[in-house]
Amino acid sequence: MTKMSDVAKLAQVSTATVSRVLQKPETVKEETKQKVLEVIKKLDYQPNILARNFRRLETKTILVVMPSILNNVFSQIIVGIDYEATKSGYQVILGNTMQDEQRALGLINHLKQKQVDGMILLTARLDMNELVKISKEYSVVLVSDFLENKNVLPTIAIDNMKESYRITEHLIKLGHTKIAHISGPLDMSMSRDRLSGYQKALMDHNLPIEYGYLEKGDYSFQSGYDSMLSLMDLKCPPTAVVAASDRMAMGAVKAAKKKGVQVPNHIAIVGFDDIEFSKLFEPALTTVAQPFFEMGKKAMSILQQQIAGEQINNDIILLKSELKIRESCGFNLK
Amino acid sequence: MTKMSDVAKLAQVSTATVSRVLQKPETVKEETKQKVLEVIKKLDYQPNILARNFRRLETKTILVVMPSILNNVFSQIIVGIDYEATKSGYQVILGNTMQDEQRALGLINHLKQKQVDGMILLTARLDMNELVKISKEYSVVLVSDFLENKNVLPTIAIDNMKESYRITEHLIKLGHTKIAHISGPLDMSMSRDRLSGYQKALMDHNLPIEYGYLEKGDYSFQSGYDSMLSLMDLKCPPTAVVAASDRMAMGAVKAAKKKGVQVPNHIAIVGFDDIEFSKLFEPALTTVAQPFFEMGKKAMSILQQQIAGEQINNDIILLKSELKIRESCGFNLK
DNA sequence: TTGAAAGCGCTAACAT
DNA sequence: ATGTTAGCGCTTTCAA
Repeated sequence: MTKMSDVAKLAQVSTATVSRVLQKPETVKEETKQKVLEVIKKLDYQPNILARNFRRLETKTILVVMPSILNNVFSQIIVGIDYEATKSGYQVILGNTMQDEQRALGLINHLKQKQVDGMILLTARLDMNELVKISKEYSVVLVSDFLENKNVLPTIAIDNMKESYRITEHLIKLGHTKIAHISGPLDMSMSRDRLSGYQKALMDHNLPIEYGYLEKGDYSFQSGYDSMLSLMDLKCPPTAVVAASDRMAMGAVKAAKKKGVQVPNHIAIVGFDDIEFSKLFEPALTTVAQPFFEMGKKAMSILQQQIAGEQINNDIILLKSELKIRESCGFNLK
Repeated sequence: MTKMSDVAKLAQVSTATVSRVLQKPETVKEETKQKVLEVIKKLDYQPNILARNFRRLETKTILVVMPSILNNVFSQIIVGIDYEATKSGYQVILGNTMQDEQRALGLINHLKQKQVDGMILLTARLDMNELVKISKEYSVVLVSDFLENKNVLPTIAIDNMKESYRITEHLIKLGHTKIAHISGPLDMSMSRDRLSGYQKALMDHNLPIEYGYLEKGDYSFQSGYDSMLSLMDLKCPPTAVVAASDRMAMGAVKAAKKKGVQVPNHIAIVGFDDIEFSKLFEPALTTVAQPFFEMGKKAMSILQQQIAGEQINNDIILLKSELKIRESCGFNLK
C-alpha cells in the first residue's frame, strides 16, 4: 500500500506538505501542489482513511436506528438521509433493533465508542433514560416518531394530530356520522396524536365519541384485519373507518371484503402514510402522504449541524403532509 | 475520555495486559483479569474502536451495493445480511448506486480505501473491468444477480431458468398454449435466464415461440402495464402471461382490468419474486418465492470466509426457491 | 511556504 | 503470565 511518506519522498517534500495538499490546498504554493498532485496520481495514492479517522477522532459515518428495514416507510426516510449524507461525504450504517431492547442498546453503544459521529432515530421506542443521557453528550436526531419528554432531542415529523383531524373531517363532510378509528399502540406519542385528531374532529362537528368505535391495532395488516372484524360485529357498525396506517387500512378492507361488505360503497376506509402500494390497492387508498424523503434529508442536515458543534434547539420541526383523496373513502353520501 | 493506559495504571498492570483481557481473556490469569475488569467497569472504559481499527487495518464493516433500497427485494436480502453480520460483530453500510455509474465507482472506492472489509453486490450492473480487478484484491460477493463472466465472484442466487421453466410449465399444464413473456432488461443475465426458462418450457411441450409474445420490460410496474397493453392489442392475444417480476405482473393485471379483461378468468398472469404485496394483491399473485433472507445470510457468511483469508472458489451457489400457486394463474382450462 | 517531530490509542512481537 | 516497546499512517503545532 502506498502511503503518504512514499508520496512525500518522491515529490521531495515532507508528509506535512502532502497532507496540506489534501486538506488545505490553498496554503500550498501552486508549484509544490502540482508536483505533489502528480506524484499522487502516478503512485495511485489513496489516503488511509482508518488512520485519518483515528487521528481526527471522527468517522464520517452516522447510524440509523429503526425497528425494521422491511417497512417501506423507513426505507423511504433512509433514502432521504442517504441522499443528504452522501452529499457531504457521510456514510450511513444500518441499525435494525428488531424490537429488541438489547440490540438497541448495542446500537447506542456505537455512539459511545465513537464508531459513528451521530445517530438518527426512526423510533422513540428505546430506553428513555439512556436516550436523555446520550442526547446530552452525542449528536442525535429523531424522525417521524416523538418522545414523551419533548425538548430532549431535535425531532422531525409531521403534525399527526392535524392530519388525522383533516382526514376524519373529510369523512364527516362526506356525510358520515358513525366513524370508527383503528389506532396504533397507545404507548406511542404518534398513535395518541392520531387518535386525538380523530376525536377532536368528531367533537368539533358535534359527533359523539363511541367507545366501541375505538380499536387498538399495532400498525400491522393483521391488526387492521382483526379490528375491522370486531367493528363489523357491532350492533351498530360504523359507516367509515379511520385507520392510523395504510397497512391497517388494507387489513380492514380485506376483512370487509371477506364479509361481503363493499368498500367504499358500504363502508369508507382511509389510511395514513401513503406507502407504495396504497395507490395500487383496490380500492386505491385515501390517505395522508408523509414527506418521507424530505424528513430524512432534514434530519440528516440537522444532525450534521449538531456534529459540527452548532448549538441546536431541541425543537420539533413539523413538515407538511398531504391528503391524498383516492377511492377508498367514497363520495358524498347524499 | 478514559483510555487504556488509565485502566492499566489503576489496575497496576501494563496496557498489554488490559488489551489481552479484552482480546484473549484466556491468556490472562484469572485474578489479574478480575482486577482489570473491575477497573474497566469502575472507569466506564470503552476501547477506542478507531484506534483499534487503525492498528488492525480492519473495520468490521461491510458495504452493500444496490440500485435502490426502496425495492423490497433488496431490503429483504439486507435483513439476511444484517442478521448474519450482527452475529459476528460486523456493521453494514448502505450503498445506493441510484443507477449512477459515478456513485457506484465512489462506493467501490470505499473498498480500496479500506473503509470496509468487504462488499456485497446486489446488482451486477457495474463496470465489468473494475469489478474483475477489485475482486482479485478484495473480498466481494454477488447476490441474486449474475455476472457475464462466471467465476469472477462467488455468487449466491436461485436457478432463474429452472424456476421460470417451472412456472411456465405450470401454465401449460393448466391447458394454456398461447403464453406470452414480459422480460426484464436483456442486458441482465437474470432476465435472459428467465426468458430462456420460459422458452425452453414451450419448446419441451412442443409449443411455438411467437415473437409477438415477447415483451421487454424493466421490472417496473409501469413496464408491465405497457407491455400488457401491447399484448392485448395483438390479433391473437395470449391467454397467459409469464412476467419476470411481481411488479410487472401487477402492472399487467392492472392493464388487463383497465381493458375489462378479467384475471384469471380471461387471462392468467404470473410473476416472480413474491414481494410482500403479492399475496395481498387481487388476484393474489402466483409467483416464484425467492429465499431472500437465506440469500443474504449465505452471502454474508461467504464474505466473512473471504475476509478471514480462506480460499474461496468463485462458485455459483444456487438456493432453493418455491412456486407459490395463488389466484392469478387460475385453474385448469378444461 | 515548508519541514520536523510529536503524538492519537491500541496491538502484538518479543522479551522476561 | 506479564511487561516492554515499536510502530500503524496521518494531522497538526511549532519553528524555521
